[in-house]
Amino acid sequence: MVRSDIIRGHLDSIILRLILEKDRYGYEISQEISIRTNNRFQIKEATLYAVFQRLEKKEIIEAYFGDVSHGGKRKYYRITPLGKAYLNELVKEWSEVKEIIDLFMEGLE
Amino acid sequence: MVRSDIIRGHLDSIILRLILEKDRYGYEISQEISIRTNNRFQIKEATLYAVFQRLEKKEIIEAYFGDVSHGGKRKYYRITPLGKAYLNELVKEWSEVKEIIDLFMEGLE
DNA sequence: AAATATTACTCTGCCTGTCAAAGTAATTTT
DNA sequence: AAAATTACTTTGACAGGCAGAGTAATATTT
Repeated sequence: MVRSDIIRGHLDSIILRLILEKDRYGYEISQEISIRTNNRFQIKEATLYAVFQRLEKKEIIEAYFGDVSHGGKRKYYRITPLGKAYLNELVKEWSEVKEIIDLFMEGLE
Repeated sequence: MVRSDIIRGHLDSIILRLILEKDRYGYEISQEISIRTNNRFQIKEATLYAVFQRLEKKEIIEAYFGDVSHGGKRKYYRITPLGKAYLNELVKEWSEVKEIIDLFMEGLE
């Protein structure tokens, strides 16, 4: 299991990528992350909902209520055009970050 | 210039790698990072010295005073055996983090 | 039918890493 | 002598992430 403070700062990317594929609700995203990473990373509930709040305030995502099924009412999120642009920036940034960190990791692996 | 909150959590690795090569003092490390990254990343002074304090307390690095030259007295740091083991862990962790983030970046670049 | 588990979201208060700003001090350059 | 550069330290603040506790509805088990 990867420490979460090392993933810190990349949660926006991960979450945005998932809701870019299709609108999703919180619990679903949390499950999806666990599945895709094979449980190597799990987002904490409190963190996930904090990210939603932050991104919604910045108009990067929008929320709407979906059907109530299998428990509590689901709050779905969709990515806005602004959000798509933002995600694009994050993707570029990630490849630059990889380059930079790799610079210092070279010869150690 | 890469945002520093995206490098966050990797400063230990970067700094340890540099003092693994040879004992270094703070200002030198700061310069070296700028040079190697071609100014794509610069560590802030306050941050650098905070990292030193943290790593020294954990006995990952040790300090000693060197000659006074070109200004203030230099405080050199060396990596301890514990530090080498720690750095090793960080290197492994980095390749796992890359895999995980890349999982979510796939198809977007 | 009652108890338990699962699904699903929210809120509060805390911790940690990073940083701006200001300060100290010695040496080098102008 | 003044200014720039080298070099380190401290303080206080901020933001992201998280543990823990709570609310509420549906599904499953007993």
